[in-house]
Amino acid sequence: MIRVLLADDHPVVRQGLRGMLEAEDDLTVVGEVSSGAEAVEFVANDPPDVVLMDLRMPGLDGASATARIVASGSRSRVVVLTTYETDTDILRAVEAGAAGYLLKDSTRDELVTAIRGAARGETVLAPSVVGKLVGRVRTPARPALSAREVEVLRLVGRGLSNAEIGRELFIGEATVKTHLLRVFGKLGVSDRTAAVTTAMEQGVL
Amino acid sequence: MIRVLLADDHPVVRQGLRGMLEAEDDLTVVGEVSSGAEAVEFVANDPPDVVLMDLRMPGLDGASATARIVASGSRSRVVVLTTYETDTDILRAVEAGAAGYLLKDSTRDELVTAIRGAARGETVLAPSVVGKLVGRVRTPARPALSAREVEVLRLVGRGLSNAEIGRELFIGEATVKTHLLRVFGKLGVSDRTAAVTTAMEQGVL
DNA sequence: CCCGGTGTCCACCGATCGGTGGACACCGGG
DNA sequence: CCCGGTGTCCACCGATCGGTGGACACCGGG
Repeated sequence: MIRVLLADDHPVVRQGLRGMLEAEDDLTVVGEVSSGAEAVEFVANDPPDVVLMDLRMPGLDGASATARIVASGSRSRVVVLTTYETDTDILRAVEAGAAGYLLKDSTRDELVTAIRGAARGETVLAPSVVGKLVGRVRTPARPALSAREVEVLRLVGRGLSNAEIGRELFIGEATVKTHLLRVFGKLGVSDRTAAVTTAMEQGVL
Repeated sequence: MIRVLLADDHPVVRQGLRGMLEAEDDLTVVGEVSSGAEAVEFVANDPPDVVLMDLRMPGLDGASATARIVASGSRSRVVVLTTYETDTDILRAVEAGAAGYLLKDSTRDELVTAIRGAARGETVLAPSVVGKLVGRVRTPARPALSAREVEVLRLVGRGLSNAEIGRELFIGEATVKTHLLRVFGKLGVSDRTAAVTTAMEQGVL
């Protein structure tokens, strides 16, 4: 019997998951929690075989909870089940050690199959998620912006001039200019507005 | 007996809703659809008392579907049940004629109570939604940007100079400057980057 | 008829930006 | 020890921006 913990802050979703899973002979829901912290605590006390984990939850989010569960050496496998499909979400969950990543538009069969696979030690991903990971590996990563560069850019986004940014950060205007020129190079733009919008598109801002 | 139609593209959510509602003696789920178009068609053929409508669905979204149902003169009442809580979502749904707006973190009791209220002809809103609407009414609306102003601003967001924008739109650079100055005034900024980020925050871009 | 909004355009000019071509110190990894 | 990345800074100068203070035509609502 595969024991499953449900971690989602929406009662409707937990209700739906319970209904789908308990229709199967070999699956049983052993608990429901509504935050990442509760999930970590539950796993520590009574490890299930699989945790169905949402990502966006109050307090400790699903990716952080996943990281903690994996880091604890627990035998519980985490399958992320979420609405979101952004690169950031997927990468954070995978980096955190999730054994699976499904979307909430999955059918009952897909869900059940994924849980069984995860319990066996397999890694299970929604097809669209596989595509994103592959695309990510193929695209050479741009050099990341440093913390200071992000800080400067954030202030550019608020409409401050280079001199104003310098005063705000207690650095010279020339230093601000240097940071911006490096940001332009890293983002492949030549204008501060495009730097800001590109950074927003890439999730940097 | 209150007859309820479920409109949500996530099987998990429909499963959960069905489970919650059918535990009540006076509620029955008469159908499940996964798109706005299907919801409109169902209501036209077999009007339920209440439609529980998600917003983000493939094809025709929930707000548009709500508008069509209301415009058709149907006696069905639409209660939006969604994860999202942005001003845009709420306003679109309310403007579309929704009789209610709940969030998916609502409890079973809140949900059931809302459906009963909607069936009686009441308008039911989540407390946080009420707060947003009140805040919206109090804040004097900024003058909207004209289509041309938005067009110019979108190009600014891509990093084009005023001259380049003029060439792109087949207008003079001076005209571009005039549009931008008016945009600055309407958005309360004095710099093109801030104009773009403010417009993005307000959902204009 | 009047008026506000919109889209179009102009000249002037101070302020700011961005590109070029430099520089130094520190730090961590190889 | 070497090197790349990072954070700091400079001067110069052409290009661009933004503010000011104008202008005209069209359109739709009151």
